[in-house]
Parts: sequence; C-alpha cells; structure tokens
Amino acid sequence: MLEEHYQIGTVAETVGLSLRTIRYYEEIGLVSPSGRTDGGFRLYTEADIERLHLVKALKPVGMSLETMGTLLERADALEVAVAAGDGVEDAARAFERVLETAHRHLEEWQERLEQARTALAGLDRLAKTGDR
Amino acid sequence: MLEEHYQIGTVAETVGLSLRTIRYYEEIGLVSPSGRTDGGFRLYTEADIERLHLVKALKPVGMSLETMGTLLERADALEVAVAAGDGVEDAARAFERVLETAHRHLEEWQERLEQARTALAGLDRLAKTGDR
DNA sequence: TTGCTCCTCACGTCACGTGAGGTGGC
DNA sequence: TTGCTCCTCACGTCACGTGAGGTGGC
Repeated sequence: MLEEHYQIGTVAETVGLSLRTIRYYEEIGLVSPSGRTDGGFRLYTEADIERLHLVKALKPVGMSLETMGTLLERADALEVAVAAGDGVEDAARAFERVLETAHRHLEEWQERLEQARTALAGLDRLAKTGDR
Repeated sequence: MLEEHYQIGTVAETVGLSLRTIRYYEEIGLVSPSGRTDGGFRLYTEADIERLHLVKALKPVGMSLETMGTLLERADALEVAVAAGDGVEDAARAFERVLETAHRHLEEWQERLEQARTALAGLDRLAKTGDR
C-alpha cells in the first residue's frame, strides 16, 4: 500500500500555516517533509501534517521554536522507546520535563490574558463614560 | 505642588518591562517620558507609568504596537473631549472601534490557548502511556 | 501548451536583546 | 570621589512577510 503525499499548498491550507512558515520550519529543522518530487516539490505525509498541527497548536503558549523542537524530539524518542520496549522510563521522564515547561508557559499566558481582560474592562468603562 | 518624577530604572521595575522596551516605546512614539533632566535622564510621571502599564497589560492580546498607539490616542482624545464637553460622541465612537479590535484579538488568543491546552492534554496522555 | 503551483535566494520587518563606550547624579 | 544609573549608537535575533526570477506537474 502506497502512502499518501501532500504538496505544501494543500498542507498549508489544511493546517492553517503560511507556505513561508512551513518552509521556515524546515529551514530550522523543526518539521521537514518526508520527501521531494524529482522536480524538488516538497511532499508531506500525514505524520508530517500532524507535527505541523501540533506546532501550530502549541505556538500560542509562547515557547521558542527551539524548545518546540526539543519537545517533538522527546515525543518521538518516547514513542520509539515504547515500540522497542527499551529505555521507556528515561524517555518518559525526559519528555515530561519539556512538557512541564510547556505547562508553565501556558499558565503564564493564561494569566496574562486575564490581565488583558481586566485592562480592557477598564477601557470599556471609559468608553461608557463618554457615551452619555 | 510639584509632580513626582521617576527614572527609567524605577519605572522598569514597577511596571515589569525592560529598559530597552521602554526606550523602544519612546522611539516609536508609543509612550514618551514627560521630561528629561539636564543630563538627559528620562523622567516619567505617574500618568506615563499608567500608560506603560496599559501597554504591558494589553500586549498579550496580540495587537501591533501601532494599533496600541491608536488605542492610546483615542483614549486620550476621549478624555480631552469629555473634559471640554465637546465632540464627546465622535470621540467615544472612534475609541469604541479600536476597543472592538482589541476584544476580537483577545477572543482569538483565548481560543488559541484553549487549542494549546487540548494539544498539551494529548501529550500528557502520551507521557502517561510511557509511564507504565 | 497554458496556468497554476511550487522552487530558491535574499532583503525587509517587528519588537525588542545585547554589548560598546561614555557621562550623570545622590 | 566612588559607584551605580543612565545615555546613545548600532549590530544581532527571532519568526516569519514579501517580492524577484525561474521551473515543475496535472
């Protein structure tokens, strides 16, 4: 059975990232296409697309792309370890450490958004004062 | 009664922004110090500090600093109009338009954070799989 | 064969970080 | 007078945006 492959345009649309962004992620070694056509067109598999989805979803927590790369690496390493049934403990611990970083970032951003909400509420009151 | 003035270091600490960031906000005309010493030291008033606080609070909604500038301008214009008792209606409407932009940005970020939370929950499950 | 999609440079941008070298103020 | 704070360049960085000029593939 042959694997399905997708061109960058299709990927960009389904994931919701720009072509430039996807190419940039390859440039820095974050997410690379699994193959190329003879003409040089990038070819992405479902697994590649999943990685891009994950990156897009986690970006708002405010981690650098480098840290995101570490996270993806550790996740892969864990899956490999689980499949091989070897070194699972260590792989899991390493993965959990990056995950914690992600959680911390997430909570920070949640807090910042709350502050933004409060500040906006104050401005809303100012607008109302002007209304009448 | 003489107004209190603060140097940039004090301001940076109380507001929670870097010196560079505060200087940058002056560079682009977002928040400027109300004065300078003879030696060139920036002097900020309470009002300046409030503006910086507002900028810092609203930054996480993801607006550009240019849009933030428009928001601050419109807020000032509204306050002036209210004080003068003239043109309040128009000023309030203009202010409300930028406020809406801010609200839209805020909701977008809230949604993104939710997606990030969901993605992280999936990764947490993966970590648990590795645990035993 | 004609478009539409993709390719690689490569410079631009936004919001700062980070020294370098020098001066001001309690 | 000694530090500590502040000053102005000015180059660096991160995560892309935006053409320019050229080729691939249904």
